[in-house]
Amino acid sequence: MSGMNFNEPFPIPPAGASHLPSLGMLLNMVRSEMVRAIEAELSSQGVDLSFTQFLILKKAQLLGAVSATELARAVEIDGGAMTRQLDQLERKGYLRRTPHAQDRRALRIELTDTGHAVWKDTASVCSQRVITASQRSLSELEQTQLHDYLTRVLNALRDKH
Amino acid sequence: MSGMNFNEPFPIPPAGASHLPSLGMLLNMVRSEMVRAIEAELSSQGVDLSFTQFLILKKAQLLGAVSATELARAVEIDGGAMTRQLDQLERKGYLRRTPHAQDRRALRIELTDTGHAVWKDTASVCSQRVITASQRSLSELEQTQLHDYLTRVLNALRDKH
DNA sequence: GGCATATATTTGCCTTGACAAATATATGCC
DNA sequence: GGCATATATTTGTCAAGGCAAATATATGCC
Repeated sequence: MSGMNFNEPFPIPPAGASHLPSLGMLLNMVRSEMVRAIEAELSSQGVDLSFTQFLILKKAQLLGAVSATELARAVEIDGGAMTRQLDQLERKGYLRRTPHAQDRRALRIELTDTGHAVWKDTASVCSQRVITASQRSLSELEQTQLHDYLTRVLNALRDKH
Repeated sequence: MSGMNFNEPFPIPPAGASHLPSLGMLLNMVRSEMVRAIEAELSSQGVDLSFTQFLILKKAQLLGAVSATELARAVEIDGGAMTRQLDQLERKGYLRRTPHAQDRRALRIELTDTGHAVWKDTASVCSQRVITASQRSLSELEQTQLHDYLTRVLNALRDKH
């Protein structure tokens, strides 16, 4: 039952199998291309930020001053990973850790002026450019639908647990 | 110009900011939920496979006997990563490395009978269940559109290099 | 106040994937 | 044949994220 067919070393794959990537595979591919593209765009503008660091800046800018934990939740990475990313972002001068006034366990994470400027002048523009380019073959309606469908898929995956 | 507003430790985020996740973030989230869900489903069926290993089995089953490099391309991981995943899958008894008859550099990767059985009886069913569940709130048409839109986004990202 | 429990941050350990170097072999050209 | 170049696999190194343990602090209940 196992290995017949020794005459062809690499048999032609089951003809007709149309090889449409599955949804999981497709998400994998689109995500990694988008990450690559955004990092490349940032780097081409002289901004040294990984995709994760880009997200952290984005959320920090959006949420104002927050704790590391809130930021970790917003970016959906682990608390430990956040600590290390904050180390780097602090070293790069994009943000600052301040003790929280009421809770001495917690931090107050804030963008520096440099951080705000990099976000506003470069990072947000880069990501917008990539996202726009990636959707250039979709109509307005289709872009909305894509967003909507992905959100519904996400909800389905999270409910069903 | 930097840090006014010391009275609120965690200022309310810019009200009205609707917080719609960006496409990049959304892809991140959907992908990681789907990976998590498929791994959980596999594990609940007693199958010890990471998502990557699941993809490798899937492609190996689909393509028949292939070289490690072809498999790496199909799954979109690095050749080095593939070597290590093959080590594990071989240890688990799901596949076999055989020397290629015509090319002594290359391998011929083949599923074992166990590998075929696990794929057919369990793994393919698990992933199908998750993918179906994740799309349960989408109509047939919407599922097709989602696939189509993602494919077009992928092409846009890859062309525009 | 004192104590059990919960939370915030940090650190160590582990696995994974990317990238580069090493090795073996193939291929095309002279 | 001999050599330059390309390809397949493996291995080492590195950065990243998940998880668990350690530490400090907060909170609720007695």
